[in-house]
Amino acid sequence: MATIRDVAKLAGVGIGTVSRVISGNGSVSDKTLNKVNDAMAALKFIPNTSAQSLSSKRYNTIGLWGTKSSGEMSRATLTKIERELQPFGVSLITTDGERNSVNHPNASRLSIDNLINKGCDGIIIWGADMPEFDILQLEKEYPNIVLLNNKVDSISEKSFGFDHYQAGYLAGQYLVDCGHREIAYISGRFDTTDANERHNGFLDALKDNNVSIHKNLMYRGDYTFKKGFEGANYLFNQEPSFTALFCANDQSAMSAISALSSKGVKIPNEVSILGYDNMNISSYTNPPLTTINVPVQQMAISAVRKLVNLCYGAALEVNYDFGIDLIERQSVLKLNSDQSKG
Amino acid sequence: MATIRDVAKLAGVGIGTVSRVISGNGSVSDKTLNKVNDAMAALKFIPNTSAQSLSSKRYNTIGLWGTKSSGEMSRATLTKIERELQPFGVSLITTDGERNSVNHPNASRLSIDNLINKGCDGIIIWGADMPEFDILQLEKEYPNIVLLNNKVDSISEKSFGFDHYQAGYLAGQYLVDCGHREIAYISGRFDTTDANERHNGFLDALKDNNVSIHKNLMYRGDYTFKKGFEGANYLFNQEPSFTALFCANDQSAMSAISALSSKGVKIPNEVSILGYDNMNISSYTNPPLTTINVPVQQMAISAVRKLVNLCYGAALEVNYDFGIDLIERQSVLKLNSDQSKG
DNA sequence: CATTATTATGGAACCGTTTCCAATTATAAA
DNA sequence: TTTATAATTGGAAACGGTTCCATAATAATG
Repeated sequence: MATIRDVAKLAGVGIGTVSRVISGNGSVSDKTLNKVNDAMAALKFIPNTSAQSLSSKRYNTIGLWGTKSSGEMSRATLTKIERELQPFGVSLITTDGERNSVNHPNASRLSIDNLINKGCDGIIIWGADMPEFDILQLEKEYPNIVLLNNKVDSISEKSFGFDHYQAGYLAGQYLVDCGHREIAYISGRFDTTDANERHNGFLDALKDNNVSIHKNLMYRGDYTFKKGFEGANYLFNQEPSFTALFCANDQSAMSAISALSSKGVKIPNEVSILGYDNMNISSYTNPPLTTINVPVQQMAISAVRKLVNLCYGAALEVNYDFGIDLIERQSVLKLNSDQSKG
Repeated sequence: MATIRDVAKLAGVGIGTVSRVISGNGSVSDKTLNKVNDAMAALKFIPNTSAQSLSSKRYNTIGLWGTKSSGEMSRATLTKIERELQPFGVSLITTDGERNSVNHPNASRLSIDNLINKGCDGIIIWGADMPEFDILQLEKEYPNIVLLNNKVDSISEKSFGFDHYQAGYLAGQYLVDCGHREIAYISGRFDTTDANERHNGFLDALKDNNVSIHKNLMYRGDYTFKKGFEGANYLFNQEPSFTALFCANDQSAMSAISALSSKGVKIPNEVSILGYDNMNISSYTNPPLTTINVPVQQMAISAVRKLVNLCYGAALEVNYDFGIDLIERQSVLKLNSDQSKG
C-alpha cells in the first residue's frame, strides 16, 4: 500500500501538499495538483482511514442505536439511511442497544458509550427506550445525537418524531365515524412511549364518542404475526361480537385478516379491520388494508440529514413536520353509508 | 480522553505494560495488573480504535457487499450476523454494491475495493452478482472473503450456497406428485445465477415428468408484491386454466393469493399456490403457504463464522450442508389423495 | 552461591494521516 | 522598482495505540 510519502516523493512535492490535495482544503496550484493526482493514480494510492481518523478526529461513521423493543427498523429504512449518508462517504454501524433495567440501571448509556468509542461522529437514537433524563445528560456531553421516532421538547430541533397519540386518536375516531360501535382491539406491547401514546389516543377517541371496548374484546398482542393470528382467533370466540377490529400494527392486522378469513368471516362486511404502520405488504392483503400511515422513512431521512449537519457542518434541508394520515383501502366498512351491505 | 500514557503515568508503569494489559498478550504480574486496571478505571480509559487499527492493522469491522438485484437481505438476517460478530467486538458495515455494466466493466470490484479501503478485515459477498472470474481474482489478492448464497467450486470452503437447481426441481416435482398437470408460473428476474438455477430446476422437473407449461401461463415477475399481484390477475384471465401456480418467491406468492382470492378463486381447492423462500409471513397467509425453505439465516451464520475464522484466527464451527426442504402447509392441494374436494 | 532460564518491564520507533507554522513564491499596490 | 499582501509549499510535531528489543527481576538448576 502506498502512503502519502510515496506519493509526495514521486510527485516531487511535500507531504503537506499531498494532504491538501486529498482533503481539498488549502490552496494548491493547478500544476502541483496535476502532478499529485498523477502520482496518486500511478501508485493506486488510497488514504488510510485509521490514520485519517486518528489525526483528524473525524470517523466518517455514524451509529444507530435502538433496542429490540423499539421494533426492528426495516431493511428498507436502513437502506434509505445508508443512501443519505453515501454522498458524504459516511458509513452506518447498527447495534442492538440495551435498555436500562434494575440490574443495569445504566445499560443504555453504556451501550451508547460503546458506540461512541467505536468511533462514531454522531448517533441516531431510534425509539423511545432511553429515559428522557439520560438523553438530556448524553446530549450535554455529546451533542451529536438525533432522536428518531421520539420527541424531547428541550431538544426539539434534534427530535424527529410522530404524534402517536393523535394517530391513535385518528384511528379510533375513524372507526366511530364509519359507524362502528362494537370494537375489538389487539394491542401491542406497552413498553415504549409511542406504544402507550397510540393506545391512549385510540382509547380516548372512543371515550370522547361514548364508545367503550368490552373487556373481553381487548387482546394484548406484541406486534408479531403470531400474536395477531392468535388474538384474532381468541376474539372470534368471545362475547360480545364486534363489527370492527383495530390492530396496533399492520403485521398483526395482516395475520388477523388471515385468521378471521379462514374461519369464514367476511372482511370487511362482517368485521372491519384497521391497521397501523402502512407497511409495503398492506396494499396486498385481501382485502387491502386500511391503515394509519407512519412516515418512518421520511422521519429517518430528516433525522440523518440533521445529524450530518451537526457532525460535518453540512446544511441539508430538514423537515420536522410529519403529517398524520389514514390510508383508506378496503378493510373497513362504512356502516353508515349507502354501500353498506351489512 | 485519557490515553495510554496517562494510564501509565498514574499507574507508575511503562506504556508497553499498559498495552499488554489492554490486549492480554504478553505477561504482566498480578500486582502490576491491578495497578493498571485501577488506573484505567480511575481515568475511565477507553482505547482509541483508530490508533489501534493504525498500528495493528486490525480493523474489527467486516463488510457486507450485495446489490439490489441479489435481493435485499432481511433485517432479521442482518441482526443474526451482527450478533454473531458481537462477541468479537467486530461491527458490520453494509453497502449497496455496484454490478458490472457495459459502462462500468469493473464496477463490482471497485465498490468492493471501496469497502476494503474503509478498513474491513473481511468481506461477505452476498448473492451471485459478481462474475466468478472477478471473485477468484479478488480472492487471490484479498483472501478474507466469503460467499453467501453463491458457490464457486475452487473456493468451496468459502462458499455458503444453496442448490437452487435442486430446490427448483423439488418444487416442480412436488406439484407433479400432487397430481397437477396444468401449471402456471410467476417467475422472478433472471439476472442472477440462483434465479436461473431455480428456474431451470423447476422447468426440468416438469419436463422430466412430461408436463409442459403453456406459454400463456408464464408470467415474468420481479419478486415484488406488486408483480405477484399483477401476475396473478393476468394469469387469471388467460387460457388455458390451471390448477397450480408456482411463484418464484413468497412475496409474489402472497400477493398472488390475495389477487386470486379477491376474484373469488378458492385456494387451494381451485388453484394451488407454491411459494419459495419460507418467509416469516408465509405461515400467516390464508391459507398458510406451502413453500420451499431457503435457509438464509443458517447460511449467513456459517458464512460469518468462517470469515471470523479467516480474519481473526478463530476456530468457530462451520456448516456447509444446507438441506433442501419443502414446507407443506395448506396452499397446495393433493389432487390424487382422498382429501381432494375438487 | 553462581549460573542459567524465565518472566516482567520500560520505552523508542513506528503506523499514515492532519495540522500548523515558517519559508518561499507569486501578485497587487505604491 | 520596491513594498505589502496573498497564494503556495515543505515538513516537524502530533494523534494514540502496538511492537520489539534491551534490561531488570525472579525462579530454577547444579
